[in-house]
Amino acid sequence: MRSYKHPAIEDVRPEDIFHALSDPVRLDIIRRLAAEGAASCAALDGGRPKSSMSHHFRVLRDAGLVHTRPEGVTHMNQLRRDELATRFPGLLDAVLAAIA
Amino acid sequence: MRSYKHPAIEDVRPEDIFHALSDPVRLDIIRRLAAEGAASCAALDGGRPKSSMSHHFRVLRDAGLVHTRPEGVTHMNQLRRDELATRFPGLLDAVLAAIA
DNA sequence: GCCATAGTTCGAAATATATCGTACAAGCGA
DNA sequence: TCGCTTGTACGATATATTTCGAACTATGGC
Repeated sequence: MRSYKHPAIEDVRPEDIFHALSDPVRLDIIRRLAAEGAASCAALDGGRPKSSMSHHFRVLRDAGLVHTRPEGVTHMNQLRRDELATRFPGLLDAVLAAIA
Repeated sequence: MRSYKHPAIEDVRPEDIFHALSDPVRLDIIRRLAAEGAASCAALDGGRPKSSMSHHFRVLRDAGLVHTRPEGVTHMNQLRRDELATRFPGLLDAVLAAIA
């Protein structure tokens, strides 16, 4: 569990981004990451089981939206804002505005 | 077939938009509608069966992305650009730039 | 080393989605 | 009205996705 696979930003495909954004649970995660900057998985479960959250974080990671790094015993997640802004200018900002 | 149900723009939900955008076939439709302004369903099938295309156009309509109106024997589709720009400022432009 | 904590992985069940063939409906022109 | 064209509606199948429990892994503190 040492390291996670994150796609290189240039390999991120728009359809994967949109798929990742098509679930209400994941939109909630995105919203809260945008508001709080960074958060552990456990901090964002809404009483949902760990395995469910793990699944959603993985979808977000694989899509290229979220970066996860181990920090002690927890895993900190944050949006890949700068990279995404370079790859898809304006997209993340418009998404965040849309789901605010 | 006289009239289609299009959601009122204020009822359009971001997650439905993103789901509609999560399929390569539909992204292709969006791309071509953006480039050509308006097009019939048949004009955009890539050799796919009519029933498949009909399904995808329905998803796009239900999501609020596309407006369809009967025009003689064909059905003209176009992006709901202005409405979407009001409801979700910057979103459609960023999406079109991302999938260009 | 042992235990607790934080997440991942696996497996299963329910639901949703994509795809396509066939049948149907609506408009247009002869 | 008949035939042609365009697209929808229905039904079936294959594949994905969501959800969750249970077992497992990694880290930190004692």
